[in-house]
Amino acid sequence: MEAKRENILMAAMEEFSKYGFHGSRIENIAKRAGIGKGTIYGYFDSKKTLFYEMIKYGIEEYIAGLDGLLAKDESLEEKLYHIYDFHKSYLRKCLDIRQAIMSEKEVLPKELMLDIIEDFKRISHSMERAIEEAIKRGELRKDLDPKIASIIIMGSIGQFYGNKMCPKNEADIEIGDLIDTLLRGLK
Amino acid sequence: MEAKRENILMAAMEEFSKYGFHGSRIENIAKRAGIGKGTIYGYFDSKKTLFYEMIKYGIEEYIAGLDGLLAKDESLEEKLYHIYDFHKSYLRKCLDIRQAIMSEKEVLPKELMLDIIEDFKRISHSMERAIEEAIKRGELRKDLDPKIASIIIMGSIGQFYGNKMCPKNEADIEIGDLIDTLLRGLK
Amino acid sequence: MEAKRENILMAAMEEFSKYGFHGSRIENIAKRAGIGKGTIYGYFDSKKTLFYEMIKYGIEEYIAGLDGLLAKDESLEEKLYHIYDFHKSYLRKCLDIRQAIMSEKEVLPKELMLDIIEDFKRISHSMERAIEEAIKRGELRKDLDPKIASIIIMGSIGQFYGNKMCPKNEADIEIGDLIDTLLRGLK
Amino acid sequence: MEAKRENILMAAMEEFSKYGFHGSRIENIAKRAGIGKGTIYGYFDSKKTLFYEMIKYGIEEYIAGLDGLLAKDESLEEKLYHIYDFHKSYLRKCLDIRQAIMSEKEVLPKELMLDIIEDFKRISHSMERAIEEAIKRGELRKDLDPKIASIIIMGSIGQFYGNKMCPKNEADIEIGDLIDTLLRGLK
DNA sequence: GATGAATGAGAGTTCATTCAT
DNA sequence: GATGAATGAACTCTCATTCAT
Repeated sequence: MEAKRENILMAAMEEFSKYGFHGSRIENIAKRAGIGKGTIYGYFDSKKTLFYEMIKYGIEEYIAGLDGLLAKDESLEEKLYHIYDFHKSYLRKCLDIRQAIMSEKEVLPKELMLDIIEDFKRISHSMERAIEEAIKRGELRKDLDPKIASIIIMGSIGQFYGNKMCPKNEADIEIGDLIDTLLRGLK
Repeated sequence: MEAKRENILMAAMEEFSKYGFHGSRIENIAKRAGIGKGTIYGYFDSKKTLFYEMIKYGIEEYIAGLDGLLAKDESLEEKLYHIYDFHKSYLRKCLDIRQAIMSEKEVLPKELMLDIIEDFKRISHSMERAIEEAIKRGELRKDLDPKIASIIIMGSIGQFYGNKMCPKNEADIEIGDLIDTLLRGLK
Repeated sequence: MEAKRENILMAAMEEFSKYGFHGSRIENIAKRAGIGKGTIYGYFDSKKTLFYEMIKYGIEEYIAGLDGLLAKDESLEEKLYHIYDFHKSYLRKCLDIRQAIMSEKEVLPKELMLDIIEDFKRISHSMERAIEEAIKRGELRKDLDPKIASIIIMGSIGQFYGNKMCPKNEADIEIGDLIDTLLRGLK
Repeated sequence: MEAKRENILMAAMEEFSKYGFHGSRIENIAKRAGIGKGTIYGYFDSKKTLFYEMIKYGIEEYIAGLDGLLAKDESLEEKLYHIYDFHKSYLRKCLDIRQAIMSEKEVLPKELMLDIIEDFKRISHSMERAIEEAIKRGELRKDLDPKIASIIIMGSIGQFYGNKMCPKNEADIEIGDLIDTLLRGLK
């Protein structure tokens, strides 16, 4: 059944994003999924396979969500608000798949790595296309490089929410002010 | 001897930042350090202890380097150039200690975690003070919030270099252009 | 299953009583029990835990056997014959749990130690009560101190069979003569 | 120097009789002896060798002490008093070498084992000869078997003091009464 | 001759994986 | 198909032994 597969993938996402690949235990994932340890092997060949598929699953979920937001008929400023929110709720669920990927690079086979890079590029491209449209609509200045803008936007998202270790730290910063500063620049 | 301790810490930094806590092997760290497995236990009580001390060591190194750059008598723009460079060389050496910390949060004891948060705050504060001075000197606009500016700068650094998975990806972007966009804004 | 736990305890008793705590190897215990090394950890938390439980198990077995013999409706002289025999067969199986306990005192936690002392007292008391009854029945002299008698009896048992190092040594001594001497005294 | 050798043997006796062969650490023995770890290897080839020589040393000390007591011109009853005292002080110093031997039998090579058995026989013989003389002097009854008497005496000593785990246990028993019971018998 | 830093074989323990039920 | 008891490879850590000082 497909539902059970997804159930396991969700459980894996929680566990892996919390403890990393080597720190996670198949038994715990099974417990999170409410099934027996051995059952997982009926759906996935090995711990590694499960890790790969969980990453693909997580990224696809993220891309789908992001594309949905970018496709809306809103100004870029409004979209950014929603993207920040979306990112936050995503972190809440699985901390950060990027962490899992980055810190376990050595576990991933080259082939999958290329897949993932392709996925990240898709995210970047979605964002870049949204920026291009915003330029055309006159929301952003004409001589802006969409790639650079994308880096700054995605980077500030990560920095803003990534420091989840010290939650109180940035509590007094409004997302609106952050977006405003991005748009107006530092100078 | 202190030099031998540092030698082990360097080796640990390489290994841990590559494989994470659970994925690293004491024996490999020993090999990197060119010593026997047991010798490590003459300098550190356990794998965990070594991990903690390596993190403290790595952060202190990073802070020292960053503070050195920020203290120079240069414009913020020039400083940012150097900081980007510094960050790049740092990544090259140990990939990213933040990765190690973030992805192994569960391994770290609360006390050390608070230490580390304090260290990260120190980094933020250093950056914020540099921004404040730049505002005073008229390099940045008067109504800029230093905290927000710091987030955007640090975030874009991480995003720009962090994606080391796909090195070719951003090859055609100049740091200068990135900094320029940060300063001028997207709008 | 409980049978499997007992199987492991028996194997542990053989190994521990032969090599002591530190000299015993979990892998050997597993081999004696005809199971895999890891299986033991499904039934016992650690080598120490296994050691503790094996001691409790062994003592309880010994007490049960001794009490059974003492409860029989026989003269003390007959009982002593049977006790000597019982002790011998016990030694044959596990050499001597007392050895394991005595020689690894430092391994045992205080709490368990008190438990064990209590068990040994129970053994002494059983013996003393049997002696008291023998006094009442007129088998032993009225002014005999049961505690002292118990020490002499238990001590001669240990001395007689404990010297298992040199089996031929005492081969020419009959248990009957030993018991007779105990009863009649040296003078 | 011979004094240093003896110093190490004494330290080894304390450590080995407390922790057994496998539980003892060369480093601790060195600390007890107030010397460096490596120094021990200037006097003994290995841990095992040290163990063997410590046992020989301890037994010889015991035999010498016992023979001294038995050679005195006293009644057997008086001698027994002194032997019990001697045994007690011996236990205080090194707990019990017999424990160390018994519980680490597997560590000892056959050749040494035969040596030790010979030593124990010498102890028994000394005791037996003392008993024979007592018989001749009319202190003990003529039809007494010295071997059996020796077992009972040595056994009650071990039982009386061996239970050092529960020191209060036998506190209310006088050695005099024990010896008296040995002499007069239980009946 | 004395030392203790360094070594690595070998111990206890964990956990991905299998398979009888 | 689902399970979890059993397994053993591979890990961390200890400690007898060596050897440069």
